Amino acid sequence: MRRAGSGGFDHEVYALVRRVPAGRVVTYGQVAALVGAPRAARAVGQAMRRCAAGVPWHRVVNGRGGVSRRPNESSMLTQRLLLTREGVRFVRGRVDLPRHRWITGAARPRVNIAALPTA
DNA sequence: TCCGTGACACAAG
DNA sequence: CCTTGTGCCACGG
Repeated sequence: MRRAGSGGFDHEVYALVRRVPAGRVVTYGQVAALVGAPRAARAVGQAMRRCAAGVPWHRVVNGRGGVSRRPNESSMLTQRLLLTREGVRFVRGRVDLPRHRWITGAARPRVNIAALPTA
């Protein structure tokens, strides 16, 4: 037991993801960087796979704003649904990251909607 | 303790 | 734009 903090990493990941508000998303790499391991994006995915209770895993997407492939395709659709339900806008099957990406401590970096093109 | 796993990211074709 | 290959890391058995 007690390997370098047995699950310490995962725990930090869960704590962080729990802080992501509805309507916002973060990327695996972003989470990894925030917990102090910019190269451990994959480990973050592993932690999400464990799907700890109380963790809004659906707010974590890949660097392209897309829902990563996983064992259960159903869950993939669920993530899509949950996000849409929270008001997350999808563009061509991908989350509009510039618009929904959550920035730690940032008030709201969202762009000016009125300036966006009609379609 | 060592090895395989995997819900990623990035570079190159 | 898309697809394929390589690198990286922490966890579980």
